Amino acid sequence: MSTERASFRTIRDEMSRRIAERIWLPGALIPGEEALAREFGAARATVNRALQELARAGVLERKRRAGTRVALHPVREARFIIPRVRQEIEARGSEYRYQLLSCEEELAPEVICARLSLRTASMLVHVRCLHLADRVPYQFEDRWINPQVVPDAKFATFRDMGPNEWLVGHAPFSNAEFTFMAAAASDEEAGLLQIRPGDPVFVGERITWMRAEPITLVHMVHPSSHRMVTQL
Amino acid sequence: MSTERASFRTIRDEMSRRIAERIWLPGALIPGEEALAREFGAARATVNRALQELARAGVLERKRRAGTRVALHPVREARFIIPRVRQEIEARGSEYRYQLLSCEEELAPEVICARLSLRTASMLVHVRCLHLADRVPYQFEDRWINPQVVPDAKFATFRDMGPNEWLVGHAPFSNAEFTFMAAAASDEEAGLLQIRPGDPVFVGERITWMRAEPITLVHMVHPSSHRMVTQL
DNA sequence: GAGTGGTCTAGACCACTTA
DNA sequence: AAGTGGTCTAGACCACTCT
Repeated sequence: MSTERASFRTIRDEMSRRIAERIWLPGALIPGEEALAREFGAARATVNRALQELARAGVLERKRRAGTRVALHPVREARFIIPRVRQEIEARGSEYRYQLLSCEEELAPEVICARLSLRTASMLVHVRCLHLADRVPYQFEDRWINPQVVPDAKFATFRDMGPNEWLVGHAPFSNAEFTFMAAAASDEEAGLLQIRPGDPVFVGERITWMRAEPITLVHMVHPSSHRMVTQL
Repeated sequence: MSTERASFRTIRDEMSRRIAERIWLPGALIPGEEALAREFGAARATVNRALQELARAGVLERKRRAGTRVALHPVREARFIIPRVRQEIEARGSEYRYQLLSCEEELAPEVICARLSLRTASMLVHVRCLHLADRVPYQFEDRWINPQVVPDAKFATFRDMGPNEWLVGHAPFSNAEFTFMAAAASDEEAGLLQIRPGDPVFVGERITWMRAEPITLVHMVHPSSHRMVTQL
């Protein structure tokens, strides 16, 4: 008889507490849905929702017939918002500025084609640009776009709008791969970001696909003052 | 009359298709749950589940009374596995080695207390250690643990097991904040990682809590060869 | 074969927000 | 005030997997 009304939230939190306080030990089998429903005075569907949330969070492992166990080695995941440079800057309350450096159709270097899993050397649209926050260089973007998948890219000028924003409206993606790393600034990067060559830079790389077709590869370089923060 | 049985999956996918193919345009109001339930020949709860999944994925925005709209600027998220250094190394097929550098109970500097939102200067357990992959330095870890929340930490030696692995079994967390950045290696970091001072390093920082209680702050430094990769 | 979780239904009430 | 989504219930059947 609890004072709180039975809801999937209170049930979820109570079960979470039992796991945290080791009332339910790692690896242990916990009661079935029906038993829990009786205990909490709720419908099985409500308990099920609570259990599914905890399973999605990685703290429970559920198998039909075998029951539900407290995860032994919880594989915990965290999420981050896929960065959209303009929004990132405006969310800080800074003024966003964009500057196109170059935009050409080129035969892409082998390294680039390989990263995009293009078998043959291909003509790709190569865009280089700079994003500024309050007139201070924030990110240098070096991007290759596959016109096989995004034919419009050949005709876009990218003078007033960054390729990131442009692509959002012209080529949704179904898959993406992200890489983050630290590197030393090249001479060109240093000049553009107003730092010294060899200074550490934070680099993000993103490849996106629609189904199996590679859309774009982008290399994003930030000065070392940059922080990528995420929760939970 | 569809050949497929109505399930939240098929309903979700069909709605997803309508959004991708711009049958439902960005910003547009889509039919209410009841109308959709009639259309798909399903119960409202089933349609609700499909809609909630799409809302969680960021492609729909739902408001009571106002209805459900296709997101204008979908906030897309990606996930990454919360790194566990031993598993990271072993997953590459490398031999994991661990080396304790120091482990003391200390009055923590103000900066550290502030990051952990501890009002008063506190005695914390300070652990410094090195993780190696195939005998090559992989990560330097500098960690502060709050013994108020994890009393056992005072008695752990961390000689044979890294604090990361130890904490997994002794202090689960409910919340975490991650920060990633690039920095220049300090003299100490350079010595430990066998690189030169000033070389770029990839730094991850993680703070974890149980409820509102801060558990630990860890600073993880990798040589610039490190890559953090994630999908979708 | 049997037991567990996965999902669906039909109906109900509630909470929030906007008109 | 009213309409929309949010959640809960009770019951049912199904799918998977272990024995």
